[in-house]
Amino acid sequence: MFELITTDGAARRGRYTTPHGTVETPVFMNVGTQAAIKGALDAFDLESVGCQVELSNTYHLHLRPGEETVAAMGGLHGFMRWHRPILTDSGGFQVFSLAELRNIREEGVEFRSHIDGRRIFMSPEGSMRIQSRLGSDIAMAFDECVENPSPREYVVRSAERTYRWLVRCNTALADFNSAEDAVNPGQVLWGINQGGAYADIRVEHMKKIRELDLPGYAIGGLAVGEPTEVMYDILEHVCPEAPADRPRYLMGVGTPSNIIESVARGVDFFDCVMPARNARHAHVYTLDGRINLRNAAYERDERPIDEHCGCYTCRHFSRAYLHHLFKAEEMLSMRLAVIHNLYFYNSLMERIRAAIEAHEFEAFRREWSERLDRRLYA
RNA sequence: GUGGGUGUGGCGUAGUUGGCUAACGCGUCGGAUUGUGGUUCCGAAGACCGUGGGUUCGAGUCCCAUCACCCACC
Repeated sequence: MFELITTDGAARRGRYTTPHGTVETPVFMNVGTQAAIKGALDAFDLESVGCQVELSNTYHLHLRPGEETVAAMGGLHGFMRWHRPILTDSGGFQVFSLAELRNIREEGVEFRSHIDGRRIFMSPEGSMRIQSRLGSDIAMAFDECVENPSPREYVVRSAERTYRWLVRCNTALADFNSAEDAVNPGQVLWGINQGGAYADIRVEHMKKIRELDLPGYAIGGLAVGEPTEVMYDILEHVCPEAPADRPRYLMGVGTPSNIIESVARGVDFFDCVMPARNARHAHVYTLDGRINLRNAAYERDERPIDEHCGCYTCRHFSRAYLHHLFKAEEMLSMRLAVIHNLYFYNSLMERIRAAIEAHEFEAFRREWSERLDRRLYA
């Protein structure tokens, strides 16, 4: 399923195969929480933006329209007309970030819907059932994401429970895959490493979950408030403990330099709302840093967002036009900015892959890491 | 021409019987956002209160004049 093409230091250039095609790694997955990319992009836009994997969300789609509706419409692939790989997040993170009044038990988590406030119970089996009906190619384990910082004792107990939940997820998905009406029988489960900001807990946790011999391993619960150095330090401890022949997915990360630095430590998959959310707020990326299109400096700027960018937006429109669209609050502003930022991220990954293949990743990292996160004025 | 009303940052307003660095919304400018909050959060600049006098220890608040705009009536 995962083929390691070449390595350059700890950085890896690989290829991952799913029932809906292969993925060249390192890769950035484009987030479409509710089976749509916020900012008015559809599946065909995703193609034009260079997306390889689309990511949707169990929690949101369970609440609306409901997994049985999606299953009846041919699963996520048929529903949203995206015929390439899809990964679904388990809902674990949303339970802890969006929902209020949650009550965590061994069996699962009880919480209230952020839409209508009704009580919902989510268990490992429940999350797997939903993801099975959604028919994604990669289902994520239902885990507990602890906030940082958290007391060591709590993190230990939480990580143990997340392990037990992972075992239950694994059993449940096997059952759902063998069912006659399975939407995507080739769907696989990826495990998630937890352990807060404690490197030793994380290492022990990774050693345990790798015994399950899953086709992929994620590192969750990072970039949730801890200093960036702590995140890098944890990656340096955890990645060597993950099986070398399986992809590693750093959940929810991050900025361009976060991604480059994490690739340098052995990560293969990423996802992040940042490029899309920033785009909606007029923050767009260039090879020299990030700019805010709302700034008055761009009122009569004839240049595209990035002169070296080949995206639809940069090929057709000026910063001045986008500046106007944002000030006028036209929804086109978001669409054009999101198209650019996603294209930017996807082509950044392409550059990373090329650098690893050429065994020039260290030079690439030195040149780009800080530069891309920098804010650019005028 | 007569009577009445209103004039406070770019816009719309609040400012108690005159009392401390003139408040608020929008807008402007800038910043946040990491397994998605498109309607979120934070910060900043900006008014000598139409103009000129007067009363008072003290005036956006009271008095006089004047200008502008609005309404009604000849």
